[in-house]
Amino acid sequence: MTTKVMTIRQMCDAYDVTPRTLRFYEAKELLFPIREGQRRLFTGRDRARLKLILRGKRFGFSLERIRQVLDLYDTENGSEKQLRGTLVAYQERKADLKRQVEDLQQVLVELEEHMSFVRNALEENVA
Amino acid sequence: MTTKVMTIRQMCDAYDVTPRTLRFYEAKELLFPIREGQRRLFTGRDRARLKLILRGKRFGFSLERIRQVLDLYDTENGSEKQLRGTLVAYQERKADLKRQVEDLQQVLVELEEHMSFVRNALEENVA
DNA sequence: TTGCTCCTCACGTCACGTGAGGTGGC
DNA sequence: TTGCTCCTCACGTCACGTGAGGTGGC
Repeated sequence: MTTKVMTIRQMCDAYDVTPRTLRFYEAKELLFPIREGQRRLFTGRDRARLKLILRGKRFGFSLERIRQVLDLYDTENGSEKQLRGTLVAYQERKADLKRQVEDLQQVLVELEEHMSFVRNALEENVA
Repeated sequence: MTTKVMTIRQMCDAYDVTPRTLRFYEAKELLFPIREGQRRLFTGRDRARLKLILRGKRFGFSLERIRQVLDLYDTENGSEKQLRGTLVAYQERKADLKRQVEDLQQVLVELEEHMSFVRNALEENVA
């Protein structure tokens, strides 16, 4: 059972984020830590949500978009309509990412060409 | 010959950016349009630089980092020392780009996995 | 005069970073 | 008392977006 709560410091160490980030996510209603006086105590639910937040960010979604998806998870297996909407968003992001990979590989090619050019210039200078 | 200058509107149409963006890049010393009174006139050099800026942005580089690379392109055919410095900078950039490609491909894998998960949830709902 | 494009402030946005100044329990 | 961790403002940063208010030439 991982039902124990965690302090903000434990959360930071476990998920490699700053305290500011966790407080910010709470302010944006992405996380809902228990309050013990002033102190925050993060539950297993907060941990599960944080994982999804961090993954969403890696996918390039805005926090607002992520919040919508989280709310969707909350209403427990959301309606088919909602799930299909999620899939559509993922499809679009996937296309973006693929295009980005292709662009990067193209730049790598150009960079190689440029390096050859500079190397040639160097050899002619030396000659 | 593409030596003709362009107005800010022509630049926006040609490169799909806003006037604000072009003015911002001038303020940050990434572009150097000629001033005709108040008006800006963008040269071929500005166009070449803008293309490089937009490409750099697609790869997630900061404008400051992009400015450094642009300055590097400018001093490109300089002394041997400068050329060797350029090569070193390119090597580093190449390593960065390769790592970025790998990161993106990893994100793509995660995205695929998550999509499968959502698809399964959909099928179970339907069943 | 109207309409169009250009301009300069200057505040707003997003996702936090970064002090300043203060609290609670060992 | 010192040291540690936590806290709440609140301004700063990055890359622009978005009006507000004004200009110049057809």
